[in-house]
Amino acid sequence: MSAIRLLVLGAVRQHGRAHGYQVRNDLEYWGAHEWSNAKPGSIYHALKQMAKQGLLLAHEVAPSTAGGPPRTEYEITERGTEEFFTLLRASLTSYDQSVDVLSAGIGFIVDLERAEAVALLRERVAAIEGWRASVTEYWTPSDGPESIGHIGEIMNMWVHSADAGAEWTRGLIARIEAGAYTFAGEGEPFVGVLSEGEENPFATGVPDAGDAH
Amino acid sequence: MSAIRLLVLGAVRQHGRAHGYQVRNDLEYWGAHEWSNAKPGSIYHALKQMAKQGLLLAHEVAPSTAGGPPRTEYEITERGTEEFFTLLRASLTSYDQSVDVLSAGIGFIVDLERAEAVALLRERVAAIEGWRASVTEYWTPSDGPESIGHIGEIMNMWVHSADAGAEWTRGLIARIEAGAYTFAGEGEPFVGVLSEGEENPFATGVPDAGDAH
DNA sequence: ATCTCAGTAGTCAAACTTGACTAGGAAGCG
DNA sequence: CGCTTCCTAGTCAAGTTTGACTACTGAGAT
Repeated sequence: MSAIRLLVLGAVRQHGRAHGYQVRNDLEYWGAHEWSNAKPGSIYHALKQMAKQGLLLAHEVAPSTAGGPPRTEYEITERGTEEFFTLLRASLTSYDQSVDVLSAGIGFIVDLERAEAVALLRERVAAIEGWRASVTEYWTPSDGPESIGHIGEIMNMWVHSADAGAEWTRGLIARIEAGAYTFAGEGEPFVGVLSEGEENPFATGVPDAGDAH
Repeated sequence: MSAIRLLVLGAVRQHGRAHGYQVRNDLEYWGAHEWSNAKPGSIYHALKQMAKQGLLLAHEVAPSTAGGPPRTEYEITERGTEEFFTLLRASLTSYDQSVDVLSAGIGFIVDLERAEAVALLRERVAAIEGWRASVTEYWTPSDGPESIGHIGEIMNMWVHSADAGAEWTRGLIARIEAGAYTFAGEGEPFVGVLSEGEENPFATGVPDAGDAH
């Protein structure tokens, strides 16, 4: 699963109604162009594709107020909202070591209720532990660890990062249970998008150390 | 950068001459179908593409000895070998949080000399530390941490996993400096491919916990 | 003798991603 | 006023990835 659909659905959903450039700006505001494949082409492609699949509703709209070509506005449908929550839940529970999907999931976690968020994260911890158990058992060579040589270092790295991921997840669960953040149904939600015309304080990105994912 | 080119180049290189199915089997032997996008289509595509680019030399070959369509054998060229080492060095030094590229790099690390491997890994640690410093400085909001709400958890996760990655890398450096494994120019190299006809002891994969990357 | 099944080797269309490109308006400037 | 430059909004071709599909052989079962 790539993070782009979750990101785009979430952005449109928070706006109620949004055109491509607005989504693009939100994703940049969230820094998503740094840690996911949120390039213009991918965003517009995802919008069109999801409109074709009935997850979004496309409205043809008059030429922009601020120059440039005419723009299309999108609205999320019932089925799109379902898909959003399906993707969101999957992003939080499944352990697939791709940081971008998890990052997107965390970004939208407050769209869930607190109890469910905690439950999903516990499921995540369980998934990591299960994965760890199976991988360490499977990759313990019967004829001694030397037999796989440096290849064992690959498994070692996976296990190391799985452990770190589990530990971080446990910390997050603890913070949420201690009352941090405002979740769905708990009053004024956290505002995570730019309103029309608001300037983006994070316009120039985090400096890259190496190639982006 | 995707891991597929590095994997395919490395596989062909270790065989001297290999056809697509052989490469495919090697990658399965290495478990690469679990942690990278090493699907048949991608492998054959990479072979053709790299042949077109002069990194591999394609030989048309008579029908297979064991059923199936005729097969094409590939040989690595001078330029392909250069590309292999370029990709290998990049995979070990750049911090781009995609596990598949690093995994592939570790798989081929013994194709380098010991001193260079250590130097590259040290560079990796430095890259991680630099990234960490810039990201923590950049994402410390001037108007207090509450202002970014749960979004701060995303950065927290990155930093957490960067730290784990740096720690693991330091451990690997220590093991290599202590004399572990056999590197280039140190005698009998580790055999990491299946010979023709040898059966694959890891034919059925590690059980997945969640969607693969 | 023929039928099925597993293994071999690879192709293909559809979907997705990438990075460069277009084209028009607004804003600054000498 | 004419010129350049930036911002807005999006398109496009080329490349890559995916997952399902084809076609062929040999071994064992009926």
